[in-house]
Amino acid sequence: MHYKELIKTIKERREVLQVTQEGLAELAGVGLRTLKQFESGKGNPTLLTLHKISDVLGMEVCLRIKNVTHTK
Amino acid sequence: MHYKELIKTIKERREVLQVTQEGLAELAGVGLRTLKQFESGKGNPTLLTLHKISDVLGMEVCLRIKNVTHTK
DNA sequence: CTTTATAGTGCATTATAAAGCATTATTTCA
DNA sequence: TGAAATAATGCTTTATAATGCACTATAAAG
Repeated sequence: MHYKELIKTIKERREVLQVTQEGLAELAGVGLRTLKQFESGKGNPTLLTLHKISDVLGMEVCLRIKNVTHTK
Repeated sequence: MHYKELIKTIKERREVLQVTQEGLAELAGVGLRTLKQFESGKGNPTLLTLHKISDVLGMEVCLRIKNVTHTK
């Protein structure tokens, strides 16, 4: 999952759950500015920040073996 | 995946691939100190750092819906 | 044991994430 | 339309991640 995809996932999930950035930031216990920074593709959140945000959205950070099959 | 699990995953993967911290740090383009910090459970890496490390190990960071089934 | 390779830690510096506040841009909807 | 809600951005401060270097600890091999 590339950075952009992570962002997209979070953003979509937040929207599906009908939560505003403000709401999510509050629930997750991260600064609103930090969340905005992240969702707008700027910045480079720490694992902890990403975890807190994901957690509230019912998601979790994980590591997966990369699929390296280059099926054209 | 909790923080400890992420660490364990990375560490195990590195060992399976027979790479030293020094080798991995170099390949991933992160400071040796940073990798050590991470693997020894201290610190809170940025997404970029985690990505660089995972990448070299053939893994990727992803977000997954949490399994919230509390089957006792 | 002693040597050698690898991993962990203390200390210091630099870069940057986290955060708040004020402001502007954009979207939404009555 | 235009008002209200939501999102984005500039500026600034504070906390801390990233880093290097030197040193210690541990493990593996002779």
